[in-house]
Amino acid sequence: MHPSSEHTEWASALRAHGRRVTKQRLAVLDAVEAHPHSPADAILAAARDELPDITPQSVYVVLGDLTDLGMLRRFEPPHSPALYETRVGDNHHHAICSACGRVEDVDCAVGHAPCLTPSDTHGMTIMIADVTYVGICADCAAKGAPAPTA
Amino acid sequence: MHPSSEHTEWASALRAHGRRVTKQRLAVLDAVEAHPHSPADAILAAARDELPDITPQSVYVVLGDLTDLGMLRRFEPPHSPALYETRVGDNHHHAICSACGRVEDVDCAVGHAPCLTPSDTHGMTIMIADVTYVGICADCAAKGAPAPTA
DNA sequence: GCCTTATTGTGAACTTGTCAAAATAAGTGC
DNA sequence: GCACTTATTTTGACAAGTTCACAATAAGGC
Repeated sequence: MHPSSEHTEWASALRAHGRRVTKQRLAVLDAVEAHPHSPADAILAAARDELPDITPQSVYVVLGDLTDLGMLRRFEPPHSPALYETRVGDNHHHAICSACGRVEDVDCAVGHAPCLTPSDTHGMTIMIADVTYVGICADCAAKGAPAPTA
Repeated sequence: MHPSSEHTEWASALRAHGRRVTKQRLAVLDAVEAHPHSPADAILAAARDELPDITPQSVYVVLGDLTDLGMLRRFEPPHSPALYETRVGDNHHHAICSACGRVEDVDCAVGHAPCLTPSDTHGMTIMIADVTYVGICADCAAKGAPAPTA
């Protein structure tokens, strides 16, 4: 899974979605892969390691497009800019430390389609269940971090 | 449950939290109560029915403070400003129609503490589970609204 | 009623993200 | 390999939503 083979895989996926394979898209995909749960500005910084001249706007456009395509997943924690990751296709959830902001992936205990059967959806057809856990991570608890204001 | 009795209840709650009882706080609480799942600007408009001179900044300050106090609950759906409601204390979830944006409260099928036991929290102590369902409401489905892009 | 201090109002600024139009480059056919 | 077409990126401005510092006001205690 060295860079070039990842590039090959992503190039195929991009073509499969009818998209051209550009340095910018590959740089963004590499950046998100290397820094999961990162906001757009961190992805910009990471992408610039590979492609120094990429612009913020391109990162926004690429992230938005690839998210619509389903190649990236976006989630928006409270009081935080949107975060992106390459892990798509399962519907895992996220646990966020309210003290330090770290984010961990969480597989749902119920199986692969958690919480998609709430008691009463008022007639809605549910397509996505977005679950965010907020708590205190082990490191912050050890440092005596206070409970969040809620 | 006419306005004056609600005002009395809220006044008590505010005092219990060490807050002064102001027209602005009561107007915001009335507005949120009357318009659940509303963003700050809608709450401003509603609060002005009761207190025409209240300013946007006051609404933001009051909403933020009352949310920290636990008298209001805030949630932030994707691609939407923050929404507020007075229903707190249970951990109900929200279903959002991706076509028209309507929001419904959803009690979790599992009981009163849903999804608080994910499979692996990486050592985090979970305090809140924020669950958002996205789908198509019955009305929009009847009108033939398309499925969302993701 | 007066005083103290929390609260609100004023006005500006900031962050995140979006848009329109010009410049560039990926893919296609020759 | 070269030219062409059109997607993609860049440029630069802009917008929504929210927050901040500080002055003005008013709630609660005496």
